[in-house]
Amino acid sequence: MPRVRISDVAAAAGVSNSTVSLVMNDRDARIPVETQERVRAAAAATGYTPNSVARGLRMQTTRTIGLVSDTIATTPYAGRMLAGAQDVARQHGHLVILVDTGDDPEVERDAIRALADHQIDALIYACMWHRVVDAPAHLPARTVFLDCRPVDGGHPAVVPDDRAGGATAVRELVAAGHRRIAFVDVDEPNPPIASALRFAGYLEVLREAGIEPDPELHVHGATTTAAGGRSATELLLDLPEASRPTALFCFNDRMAAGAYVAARHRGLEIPRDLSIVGFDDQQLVAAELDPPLTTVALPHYEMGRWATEVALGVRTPDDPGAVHLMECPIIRRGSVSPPPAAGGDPDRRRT
Amino acid sequence: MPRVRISDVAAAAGVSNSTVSLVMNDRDARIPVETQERVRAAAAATGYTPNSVARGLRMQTTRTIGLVSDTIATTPYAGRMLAGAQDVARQHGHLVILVDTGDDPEVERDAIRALADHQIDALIYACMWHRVVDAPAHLPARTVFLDCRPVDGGHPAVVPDDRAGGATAVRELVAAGHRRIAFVDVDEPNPPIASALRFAGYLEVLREAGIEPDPELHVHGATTTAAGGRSATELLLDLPEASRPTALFCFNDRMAAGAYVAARHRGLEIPRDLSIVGFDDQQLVAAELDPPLTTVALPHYEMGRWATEVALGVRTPDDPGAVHLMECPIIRRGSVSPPPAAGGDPDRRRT
DNA sequence: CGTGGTTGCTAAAACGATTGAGCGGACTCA
DNA sequence: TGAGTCCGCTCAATCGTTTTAGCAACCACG
Repeated sequence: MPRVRISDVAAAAGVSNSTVSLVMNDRDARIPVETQERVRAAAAATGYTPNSVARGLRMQTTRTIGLVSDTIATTPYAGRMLAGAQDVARQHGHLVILVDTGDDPEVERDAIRALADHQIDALIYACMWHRVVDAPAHLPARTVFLDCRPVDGGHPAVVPDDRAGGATAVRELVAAGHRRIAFVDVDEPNPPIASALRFAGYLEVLREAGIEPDPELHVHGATTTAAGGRSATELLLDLPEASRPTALFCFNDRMAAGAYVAARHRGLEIPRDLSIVGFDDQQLVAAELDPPLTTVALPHYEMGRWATEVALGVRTPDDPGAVHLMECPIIRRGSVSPPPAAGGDPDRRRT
Repeated sequence: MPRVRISDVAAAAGVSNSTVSLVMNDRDARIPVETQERVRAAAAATGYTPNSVARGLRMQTTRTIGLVSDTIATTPYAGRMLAGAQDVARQHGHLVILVDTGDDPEVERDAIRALADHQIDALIYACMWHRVVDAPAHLPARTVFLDCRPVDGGHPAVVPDDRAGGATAVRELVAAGHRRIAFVDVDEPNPPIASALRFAGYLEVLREAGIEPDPELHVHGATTTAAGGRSATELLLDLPEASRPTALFCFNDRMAAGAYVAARHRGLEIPRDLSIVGFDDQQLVAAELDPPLTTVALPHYEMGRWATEVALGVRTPDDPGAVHLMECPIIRRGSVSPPPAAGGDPDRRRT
């Protein structure tokens, strides 16, 4: 059964194509209501909906946005960015064409070209984790960077405020009464940009609280995995009793999971003997840990929304040209309590 | 800078639009190489690529496929299905338009309509987890179901072979020497279809091994989470020593994670005191458990590929009309060993 | 009664590609 | 020499919309 075209509706209503188009798009107020109703009835009866391809050709806008990402869709990390983008797109009658490049520059180039050929109205260039990237060539004018920023600027971009997030995490620990707080960091050759930022937030709060940073408490795992977190935490627990930390701020939730393992092997109970806060709020790891992990959430959904709103032109960045920093809220679960010896505020237990 | 059109190339090469099109699409062998080269040079010089929208209108094919899903893209579960679909689509020069309906039937209806309006060449209807669904109305002829099957048939569908997967899991345990094997199941009001299937596989292997199924060893958690797995496992560990299981087959990896917690609280070491196999192979949980979890993988990537290949017509189902069952391979990590008392085959330790 | 304005609609030209039909010339062959 | 074939290309129609310009009829006004 072939699609019904505008001419079918026109025939059914006894008018011309033009009239049908005019009515369906509310374009010419001069058409009498009676005719309008006749046309609408015919459209409903035939089940007509305009062919978006033909319309796209004529109007030079396809109500379609492209989203190219390194591996966002195929890894469990950042799917919520997609959800945010989708929701906004749908609200504005747009469809999203998704291309996962698997970080292959050639695939990326082809994808951008193909998307341009398909006349997308805007492009979102997304990364799985906060990065600084070389903007690929031939980007459409309407391009927004999501969870990454182009090294040379030139396009709107949104990334998480990792520094402030790091500060939030450590502030939570300080508020619980901790003074010896370690930062469980990564030691990769190219550490994620978030590493330095979260560490900056850590230092900032220590200073704020009048705590002298102890270099011994800044440890590194080889990878951002549970294994990395575990080995780094073991370094900490090997320290003489007096200089051992009472709380850990872990670079991410996976490393925090490793810290749990290390602590458990020493017979330490969380949070009674050791408080831990993570970062990322990865449901599958943070919420399922025992006890559930207090962590700082990456605002993936909100970033996805923001990027899409500016891509569609329904939002203008406060400061176009600047990178938009999205706040990272803390998610309180059960891994923070006052330090063993110190008093702290009992109300903060298990918040 | 406006897009370069075919007429620009024609002008540059001193030929007509037709000739350019003919050359670019290798359609008319009669055009002399010399002219062909002139045209190609002009196309390269101007950076011409055909406008897909115009081509789509004329050719009635957009080289685009739609993928509607309940929540696949926004949850960490099944992103690999997307990867499989993407890879096949790209290999065949197609783009994928993704719509996540959030399980809202109205959104779903609108999405299918919008995709049809955009003249997608095929539609993939995907679910986050293995389900039997009522096929929505007005599906395009070229529709394939992914990780779900329409209750009334009528379209190709691919789902994991959960029964065989369950059998594989239990066979692994039997091979290690276990005889008292529990199934840690879910007890939700609408249990996932996979639950009954995996249980069927479990029973099948017990029968095969001449083991009498013990109803006491079929326990249920309230949810498919770690919490559910933990409470169900506690039931098992409360059993008198003699009737306690030496191995657990858990409905999924999250419940297996809960089983780890329950076991640890009793001072049981995995796999020495208790062997566990999970299901799903969720990287974030299975691989990061201590010890890493032996589990049966859901072949998400392969299913995504299969669905897309039949959607694009580059593969024909062996038995069109039948649901294609995709094999679930076992991923051996460290959570299976011979039972404490029994001997078993030492070679299978820590495989 | 001529002029100008409104009303209700339509014809036709885009948008940018693809493609079947066809044209003028050269060549072949009887 | 005339008919037929091939070569190398172009013309124009087509896909299904949107939209501008404008036609015909009618009315009002001076």
